[in-house]
Amino acid sequence: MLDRKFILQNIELVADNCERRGVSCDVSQISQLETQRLEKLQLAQELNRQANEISKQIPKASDAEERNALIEKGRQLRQEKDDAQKTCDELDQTILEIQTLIPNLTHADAPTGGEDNAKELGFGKTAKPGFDFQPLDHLQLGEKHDLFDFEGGARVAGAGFYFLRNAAVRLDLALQQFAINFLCERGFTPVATPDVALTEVLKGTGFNPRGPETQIYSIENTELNLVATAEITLGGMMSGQTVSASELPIKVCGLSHCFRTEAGAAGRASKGLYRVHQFTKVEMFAFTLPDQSAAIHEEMRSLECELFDALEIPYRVVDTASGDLGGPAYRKYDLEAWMPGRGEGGQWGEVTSTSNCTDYQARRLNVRYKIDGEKGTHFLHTLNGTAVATGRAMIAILENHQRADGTISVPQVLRPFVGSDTIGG
RNA sequence: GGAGCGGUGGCUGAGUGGUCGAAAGCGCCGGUUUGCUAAAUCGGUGAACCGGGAAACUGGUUCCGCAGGUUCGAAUCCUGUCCGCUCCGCCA
Repeated sequence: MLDRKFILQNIELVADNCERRGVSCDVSQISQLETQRLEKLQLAQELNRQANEISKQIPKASDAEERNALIEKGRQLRQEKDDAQKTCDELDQTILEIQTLIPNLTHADAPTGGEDNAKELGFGKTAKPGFDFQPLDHLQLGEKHDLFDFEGGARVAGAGFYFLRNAAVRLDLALQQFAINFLCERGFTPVATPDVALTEVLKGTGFNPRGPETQIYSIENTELNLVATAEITLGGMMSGQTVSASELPIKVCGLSHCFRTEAGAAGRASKGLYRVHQFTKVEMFAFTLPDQSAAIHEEMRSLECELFDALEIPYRVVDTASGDLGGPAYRKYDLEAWMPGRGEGGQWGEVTSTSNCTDYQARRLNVRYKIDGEKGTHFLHTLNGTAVATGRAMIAILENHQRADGTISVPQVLRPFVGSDTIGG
């Protein structure tokens, strides 16, 4: 969420930004509501001050009559105060609801537009494979090597769930191991997170667990929801905390399962493992000082590149366009891996994404930092980035590393974890 | 799941319904002293929000796990809830 004062002082800028992001929202309404709220707030505070004064006089009252008169006066003042406070709270709630809809500001260099307007920034070290045979998609490869059981998954949990089998399990674990090791060596603290989180935490990180378009599975009769990404739990981990500036940046990598309903995704390319209701992900997350976040965003992007270079997967990097950023991100880079089995003759498919959320999540989650020796506190910046989402990474590995005989070469760096050089054969 | 106890400032830890944003100690910051360090000593030391001020700063409101309630007035009494600890039961 954006700072309320900032919104009020920059109504046009914020409204323009909403439009650029494709979010419809009555920004100007906040202004008058806030004026009313402040009036009521000041009234409530003044009444409360008067009531406090009266209360202090009561023990000093000289006789019962004076005492009773003061008590009555105090009672009245508190009643008036409660009324003013109630109106104030209601206004605050209304403003907050609008405020929550307003997306983060947008980096000046981020392209404007939707999905098709993403700007290509570069490519990985691995070239697209030139097959001299008809390549199979990951489903066909899975069939051949008994890697997935979608029918069984559907019987157990419905469409969109699946079993991994045999080498797919080992590949899945290998990817997690490799990513965790990789990030530990680069200063990230590994964290295995809860797979559920409270509704408040979801909202704080910018996820809305209600409504028809929600991506979130909620657990009935509780405030708990299955997480869609460890970003939720890692951000929530520090909610309400104030940390010393000297402790920043805090860099963690979280391992969690991710659950997504994929509501409204029907009809989109969703063959096999690409769009599923559950997958496993290693996620980078950082809490930083405001002037560190841009550099750490670049660092996360380059770590993602290093990882996918190490996995020998061809990819491109894109700068996501304004309409495709989601609420919290100020800027977002995606890595799109080449997936030979997608569409006709292959397509790019998103495998990672890293966002600089500036203070947008921190404000809602109330995570602050304090500079030693200085008065007051400030909101810190949060960033997140996928290290590896195992399902999609697996698609890229299987489809890019297949050979004419149908066997699949395991990327060098994963071989120690997988326990073999080849799948099949 | 049952029984008991507890949640207070950066930490430890007092707290009588009104004078408590809260004793004391530790820590931290600043001064004095000291050849340096240590010690001693004096002073200061929470946050959010609203208002005044160019600013240093200053007036006010709120905050003693959280949410309600009683009361003119709640850290203090009542209810609910969450969390922690101990004991018992159950369990991967």
